[in-house]
Amino acid sequence: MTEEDRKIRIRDVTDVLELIGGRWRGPILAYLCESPRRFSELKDTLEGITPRILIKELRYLEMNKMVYSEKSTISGNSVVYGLTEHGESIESVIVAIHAWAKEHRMKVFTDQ
Amino acid sequence: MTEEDRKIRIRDVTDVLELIGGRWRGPILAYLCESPRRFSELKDTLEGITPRILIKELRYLEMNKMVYSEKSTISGNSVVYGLTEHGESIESVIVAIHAWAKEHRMKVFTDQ
DNA sequence: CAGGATCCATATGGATACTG
DNA sequence: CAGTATCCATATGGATCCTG
Repeated sequence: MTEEDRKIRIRDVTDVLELIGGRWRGPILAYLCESPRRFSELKDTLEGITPRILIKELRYLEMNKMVYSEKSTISGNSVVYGLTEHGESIESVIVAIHAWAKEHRMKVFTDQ
Repeated sequence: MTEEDRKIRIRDVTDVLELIGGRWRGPILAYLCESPRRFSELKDTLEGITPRILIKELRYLEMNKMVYSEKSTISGNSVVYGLTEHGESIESVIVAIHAWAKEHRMKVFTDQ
């Protein structure tokens, strides 16, 4: 691997982790992998998140084309958030994270 | 999926992203996937990192059993950092990140 | 229900200089 | 070369209350 390749790879990791990292972005994406959800569902399932943070992160993810939002056609003033086609592709990373966690969480997170 | 399963999955994502997230932990692990490196190699390749941050993150990763350190047997006072067996397993996640980045970085990171 | 407004604590990380 | 020591800016995120 050339020095140049190495830097690109490191840059990639930096960028992706910026996109899905932080306290809530990964969890939001992981939850939305299952199906689109309303604001309040997100708020209730992502235990501990406040509306301010939630809307901020959703907007960030929208800006980065990972998430879309639309007013629910069913209920009056509810809004539904879901993964864009683009956002769905991140599931490959989420799956890898789940797999790793399942295999290793005991070893790392418990015996400290 | 039960509500309980969902929360476990979300928790997993939270935990793993805490472990490999942040500004430098992912990049450090990605770089060490290739081979063990000396402190100064890490410092030079991870452009922009300062020694204080580097040692702090290395210690964090050591505490979490992802990284080991040992005094180089070759050169006098150099120290070598590498992935533990455990740390190596995270390569599966790094690989997924690389793959995703290669496929999607243009779409997400450029047209903003 | 969806989201905005304010206020605030602290963690994160950067700059710089120094030491064994 | 491998770290330490200080100092400091700001981003991050939490708490609480409010509104269309």
